[in-house]
Amino acid sequence: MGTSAVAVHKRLIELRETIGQYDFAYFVLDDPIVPDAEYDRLIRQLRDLEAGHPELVTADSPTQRVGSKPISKFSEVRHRVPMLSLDNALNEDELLEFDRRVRERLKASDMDVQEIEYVAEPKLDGTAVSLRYENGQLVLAATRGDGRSGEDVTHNVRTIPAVPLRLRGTAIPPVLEVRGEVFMPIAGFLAYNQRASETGEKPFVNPRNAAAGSLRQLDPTLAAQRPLDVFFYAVGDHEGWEQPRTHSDVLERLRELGLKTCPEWKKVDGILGCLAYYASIGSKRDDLPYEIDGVVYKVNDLVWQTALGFVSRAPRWAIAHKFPAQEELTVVRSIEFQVGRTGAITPVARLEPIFVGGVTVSNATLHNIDELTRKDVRVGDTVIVRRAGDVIPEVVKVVKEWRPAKARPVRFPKRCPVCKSEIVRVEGEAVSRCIGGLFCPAQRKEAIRHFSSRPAMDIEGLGSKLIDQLVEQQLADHPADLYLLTADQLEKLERMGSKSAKNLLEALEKSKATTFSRFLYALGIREVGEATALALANNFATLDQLMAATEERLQLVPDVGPIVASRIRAFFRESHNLEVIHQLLASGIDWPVKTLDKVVDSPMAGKTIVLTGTLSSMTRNQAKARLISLGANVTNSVSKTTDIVVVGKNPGSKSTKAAALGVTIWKEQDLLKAVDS
DNA sequence: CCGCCTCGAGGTCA
DNA sequence: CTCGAGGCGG
Repeated sequence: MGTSAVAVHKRLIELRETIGQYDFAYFVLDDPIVPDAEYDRLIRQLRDLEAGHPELVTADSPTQRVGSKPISKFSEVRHRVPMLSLDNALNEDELLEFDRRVRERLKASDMDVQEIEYVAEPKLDGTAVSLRYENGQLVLAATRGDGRSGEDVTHNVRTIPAVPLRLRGTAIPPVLEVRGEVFMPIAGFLAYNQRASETGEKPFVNPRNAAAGSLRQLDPTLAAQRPLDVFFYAVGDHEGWEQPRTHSDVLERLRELGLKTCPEWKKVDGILGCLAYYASIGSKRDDLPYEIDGVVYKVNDLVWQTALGFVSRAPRWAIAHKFPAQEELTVVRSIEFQVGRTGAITPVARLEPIFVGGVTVSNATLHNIDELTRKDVRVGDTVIVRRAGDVIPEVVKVVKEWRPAKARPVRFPKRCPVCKSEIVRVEGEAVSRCIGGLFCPAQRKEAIRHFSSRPAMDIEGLGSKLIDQLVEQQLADHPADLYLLTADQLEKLERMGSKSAKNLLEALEKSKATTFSRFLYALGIREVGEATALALANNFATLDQLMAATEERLQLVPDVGPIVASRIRAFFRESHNLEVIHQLLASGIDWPVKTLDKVVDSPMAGKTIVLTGTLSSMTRNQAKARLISLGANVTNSVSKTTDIVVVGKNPGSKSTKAAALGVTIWKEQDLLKAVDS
């Protein structure tokens, strides 16, 4: 070997650089600059050279896409910036409503708005990922998960040819997290299935699940054989990234960095522009090389996006406009009645399995009696089925002409199919409920299922079948009993060996460290979902305070009205619930008292504040509750002891008085800044 | 609700 | 090795 190490190193860098250029042209620009044979030749050269100099192999070399060995398990990744979901518009009216809300909100925050510029892009039917680049190197790839944390799938994402292992260009930010959609192009999907059928392997049912499944492989060599592709569409966490002014600029910047974006995205003007785009994408949907299930519109101006903000987990500045769901015909085999956590009785149609919207559907909910009566679904009926709102199968209507002569209307049960308690329907409500409460095993099961579910206490390894056994054998009557289970008890159950039992006990132990809002949600208080639980947790420092709160105090919390407030009071009045809570806390369930810390830390603590005028992002009462929870005193009249006066729109005389007394005056924005920190 | 992946249970066989 | 439960994601 006459070549010096320096020369080899230089050649390696050259090769990687050239291959990088070719990759960029091929994947991102979709405009190859060399024939495949030439590309392969360079890759072979690089491989040979690296083989002779293993010490010069770097992780971002194009030869290093497939890491050496399978990982042993997926680890959890916390998203520094949460991955949001989008609200859906299922028809034109909902879209118009979205546009109207956007414009009104912007006007309310004093923005000069006529017509909104949106960016429209197809909504890919794949699986969302977040990729983290540090100093231009791909260091982490994660699934969306629940939006707050997902799974580390770096080893698989690295194998996707269109994913750059290193960003290109000179202006590379030290930290850049990008969000995108991994999908399997239709051609790749068909080719893969063709080969699978030849080799006797199992074909994929649809491209979306194929893509999602590929990312969940432990062994990256398997993922590498799956024809995956990716489009990027947003930035998450970042350092040293100069945020552009618009979303379209973001997309262009991503592309310059070597991150592939969907070629179909387009700036459009106002709602008419959105609708025109929708129609045009719709007409070429079947010719696109990948599956899409709708169109996404985003307010292009990033300042406006910030002004619009978020509601719960979805941005107010974007919406997904879905294509109408595909529909198919099938036959109703039977109609059953299920009992939910609150005793709600839900009729479910068991169907002759039918392939619709990419999956085989064999069940469809009929929601409640009214729905069942209105649609008049009978056993033996031929029905139109579709998958509504993404996933849930739905009976659209009955084909009455094809009804068998013997078909009779379904009789709604008078007694609970599980515990035989009476079924009652509260005046004015759509649902009928089994009044058995926790006497009803179905409701006990559901309470435990809800308690251990992912967004609640997130107890891994506690599935439905296991909960059924625990309740039926009276090993657990309510959630608190879970923490008393022993390995001996568990191992006697079906499909529970010592390994599973140990895993479950560990998961239970792990779940004890939780958050206030998860715990509240897990309790299963009627009308208290994730969002309300979070709002409550943010507005009460401790569980004791919440349990002692009057309905009036509860209603100061955003999104809590008289009904929710009374449900919460009723829950905490029930002695049985108090016992369960007591037992749960005694078993060691705990959460960080972050609100208390905040009270101490908050710049609001101890300040006397007066609110005047109309606020746009919340009501005055909500602002008041928030401030109180941060330790401030909120009073009604301005005096010289007042620290801050927050002035909304159309303020009263308090504003002038404050100015006269020289009291600090804040606009709504100042308030938001102070309470958000 | 369904498809895909992984893992453990429990059987079979060496 | 096969079966099925459970986790995950849309």
